[in-house]
Amino acid sequence: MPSAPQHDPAAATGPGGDGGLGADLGWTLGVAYRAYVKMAADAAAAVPGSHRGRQVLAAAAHEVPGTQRALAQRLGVDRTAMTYLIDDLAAAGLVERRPDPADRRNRQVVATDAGRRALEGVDRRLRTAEEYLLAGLDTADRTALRTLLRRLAAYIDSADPVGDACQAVDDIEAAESAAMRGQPPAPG
Amino acid sequence: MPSAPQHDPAAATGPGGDGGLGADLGWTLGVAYRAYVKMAADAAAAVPGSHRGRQVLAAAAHEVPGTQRALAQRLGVDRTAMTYLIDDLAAAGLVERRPDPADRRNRQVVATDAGRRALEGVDRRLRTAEEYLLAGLDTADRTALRTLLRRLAAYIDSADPVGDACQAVDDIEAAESAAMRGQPPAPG
DNA sequence: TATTGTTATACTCTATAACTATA
DNA sequence: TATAGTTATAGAGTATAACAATA
Repeated sequence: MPSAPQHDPAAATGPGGDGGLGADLGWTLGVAYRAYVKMAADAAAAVPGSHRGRQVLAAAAHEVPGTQRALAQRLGVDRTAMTYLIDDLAAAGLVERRPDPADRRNRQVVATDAGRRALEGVDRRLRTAEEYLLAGLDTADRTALRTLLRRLAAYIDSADPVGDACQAVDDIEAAESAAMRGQPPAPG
Repeated sequence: MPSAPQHDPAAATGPGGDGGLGADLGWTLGVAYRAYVKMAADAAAAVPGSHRGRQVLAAAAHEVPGTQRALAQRLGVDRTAMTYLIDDLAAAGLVERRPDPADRRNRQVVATDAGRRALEGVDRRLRTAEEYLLAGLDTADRTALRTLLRRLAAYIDSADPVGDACQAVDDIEAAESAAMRGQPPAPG
């Protein structure tokens, strides 16, 4: 668990430095994410389940198969939703469920040849579309952003700092609550 | 409209360079966004509407008031959802709807004093929580990521490159469809 | 008993359509 | 007629709970 990071002094008014949305991390992430999803849904129209179906297919094609539950967790969906996603991909002939010989409760999800071909086509579209999305940044900045996001996601995925953050928030609340008890509550 | 950006030669296997999810822009963005939302929902528990309520409140407090519809578009929600969000914020006494003297169809959403105080507390928690979320990056990288995301979001918000990206995808499809007509369709 | 995957169900969120008022 | 906002309704997406199979 990391020690409490120091605050950026420039972030005095709001989380982003000034109060507006333009520098708000949540807003910038949301804009980027929504734009990506919209664009990826278009590029992945050939695959059931939209951009999430493509991610499942990419995992089935390129990653060592684990449990459906682990994949669901990595993709941020419920395990029941993962079942439906894989159902649709399997019905389209893009992936197969194979029994895990080591633990027969598990189903390994692997891409079929048709799945790999479909993924190739979708990824070709996606690579082009991504560059359009990032066209406001020059080449170096595009690479830097991809690298930073990759590192951040790897950290979040492995260390789960959300729990730390929520704990820190709780600590603040406890501290403010204690300070509040020491002095009369503000009117209003 | 930007000219077609060149592709990164390293991105030969998948959108991210290798086929795995770890370098996939969609996956990294999704992980970061979901983690942020989860953490921000916790930090903004005092405000109705969770992290989106906070964004509306931040806009009401710090940005020049526009129409509800414009705000909804900036935040990526439907205008009807924006009505409900503002309803809840107003019921909690955090924002007020004021008639626009220039055009009486519009409602200007402005933060009340209580709203500004609540926002202050929430943003204090949020600043701390954000640093935990980004704790896997050093100070320079955290700043760089914030800057790049801010520039990217500003570009997406102003230039709307999603339309360009979808158009590019359509062009690829048209080209591949034409090529397909020139040769016999692949079996299977 | 605990866990994986599936199914059935309920719920939340979001989008669609219709309405009022202003322009 | 067109637009901003609201309301009512329907739909998609999601989570919850119960189940079977396996460990």
